[in-house]
Formats: sequence, structure tokens, C-alpha cells
Amino acid sequence: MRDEKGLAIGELSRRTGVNIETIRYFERVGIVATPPRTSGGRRVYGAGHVRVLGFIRGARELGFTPAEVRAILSLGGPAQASCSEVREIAAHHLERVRAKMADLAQLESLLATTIDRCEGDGAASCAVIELLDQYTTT
Amino acid sequence: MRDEKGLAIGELSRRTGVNIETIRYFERVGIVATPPRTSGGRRVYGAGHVRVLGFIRGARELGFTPAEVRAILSLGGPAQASCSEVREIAAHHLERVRAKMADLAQLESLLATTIDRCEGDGAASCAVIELLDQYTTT
DNA sequence: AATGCCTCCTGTAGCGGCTACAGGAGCAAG
DNA sequence: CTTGCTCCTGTAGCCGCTACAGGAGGCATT
Repeated sequence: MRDEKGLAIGELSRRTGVNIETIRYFERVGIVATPPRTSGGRRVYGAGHVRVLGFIRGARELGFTPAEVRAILSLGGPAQASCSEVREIAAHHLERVRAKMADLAQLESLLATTIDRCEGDGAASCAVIELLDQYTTT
Repeated sequence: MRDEKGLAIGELSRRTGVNIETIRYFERVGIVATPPRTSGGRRVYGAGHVRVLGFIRGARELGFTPAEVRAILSLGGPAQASCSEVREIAAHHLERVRAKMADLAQLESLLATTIDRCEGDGAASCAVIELLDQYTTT
């Protein structure tokens, strides 16, 4: 299957960096459209699929949730979605990123402080174990 | 099962904030020890289980991975693990937290910049879609 | 003792987002 | 035709839980 007009799934996978099995999974759950087949039953992909799969990969790598990716795709995907709607989804994602950063900053501070107080085996108690032990009675 | 000497699983769950089903799961996968039973077949838990489950919950809530939790437990858990070893695991976790923070800071910056450049539907192109579209050809 | 209600038991399946594999068919080159 | 590679479908699995069905145990009340 080396037709100029379409790609086999392996070639699509190499082009987009998305796993063959993941591509089939995406088709099965409706994230990407079902492609036409050869008479032998093999899938034939075109430029639209190349674009959409690359887009999905980019969004996932930037931390957009699968639900957000689906939402953008249901707006028409990269070719048709309205900019203001995509921008709104991205802004929401940015809020989540900022909230996670704030959580991690708190956690980092707590861990660093506790580890600093930890004196190792010679001490009568262990600051890290004490920290983790706090939940013993709720 | 209201014996002074032991707790039933429901009471253990209320005491530790760990789900009944999760407690059974932990026993099944070996994270916590199998407790003795009544003649009727009910599990009877003691103070050791209360402590370990609380500890597990604390560690998970602070973001320690299941593998890290298991590592600490295999060192003897909160009652017996050596402080220096637990501290080392915590320090490694702190490194991961810091790395994640750095990743998120980069991502936050990229998203914020891109969203700022996004002018909405009136523009000829969409900065957010362009960003996500970068992966179309690898 | 019987009843009713709550708790606990085992076994199994499911969630999400993929990932992997078995067994067989298709396809192209030599 | 043979060979070697790609692709197909169907199924199961990863992880860390979470949920449920059907039935048994336990306790208080009548």
C-alpha cells in the first residue's frame, strides 16, 4: 500500500508519531474518523487524518486533557474550530496549570522543610516519617 | 464485631479514611498484611493496620508514587524504616516535584504567551491552533 | 426464637487512555 | 511461488483503585 493518494496506517503512525494501535483505538472510540479501505481491507488515510492526529498529539503533549482534546475536535478540529472557542479551552487549561503550580509550590515547601529537619538515623525521631504519619487518626 | 481488641474493616475505614474496598485491595496485592479473622470469617484489625493505612494515605496525598510507598513499607513501614532511607525516598520525590514545577512553568509561559497573541475569530489565523498544529509533520 | 437491618464476605467487572499480543490475511519484491 | 513485512480483528492487560451482585454474619428488638 504505497499509493500516492493515501497512507497506510504504519506510514501515518511514522508521520504523526502516534502509535498504530492508538490510531485504531482513536477510530474505535470516535476521536478520529473511520477511513476508507482498500479492496483487501486495509485502511487508507489522507491529509486530514495526518493533520488531526498531529494536532491531538500536540495537545496531549501540552497537557490538554483527553476531554479538552475531544471538545476541540467536536468544534471541527484544527481546520474548522473557531478561534475564540479554542482559546477559551486553552485559557481553562492554563488555569489548571496555574492551580497545579500553586499546589506543587506548597508541597515543595513542605517537603523541603521536613527533609531539612530530618537528621537521619541518629535522631530520636524522623521528621519525614512523622509528616507521613499524621494521618493515622482522622 | 465491636471487640475492644480489634476493629472490623468498616471501622478501620472510618478511622483511616481509606475505602473498605481499597483496604481489601491493598491486602490482596500485598501492600498491607493479611489480618486474622473471626470464626465467622470477618477480618479483625489492630493498631498496626491503623497506623500503616494512615501512613499510606498520607504518603499518597503528598504525591508519593505507589512504588515509593511500597518501598517505604518494605523497609518496615513507619514503625521500623530507617530515617535515612525514608529521607532519601522523600528527597527523590522532592526532585520530581521540582522537575514538574519547572515543566509547568515553561508550559504556563508558553500557553499564556500564545493565548495573549490570540485575537479571536476576527483574525486570519489562531495562535492557539497554530501552536497545537505544530506536530502535524514530525 | 424470629425478624429486620446493618455490616461484611467473595468474586467479578469496570474506569480511562492507551498498549500489547495472537493468529491469520494481505501485499510487494525477488 | 516464496519470503518477509505490514495490516487486520479480537482480546487482554497495565495501574490504582472503585463498584456491584448475591449471599452470609452479627446484633438488637420483638
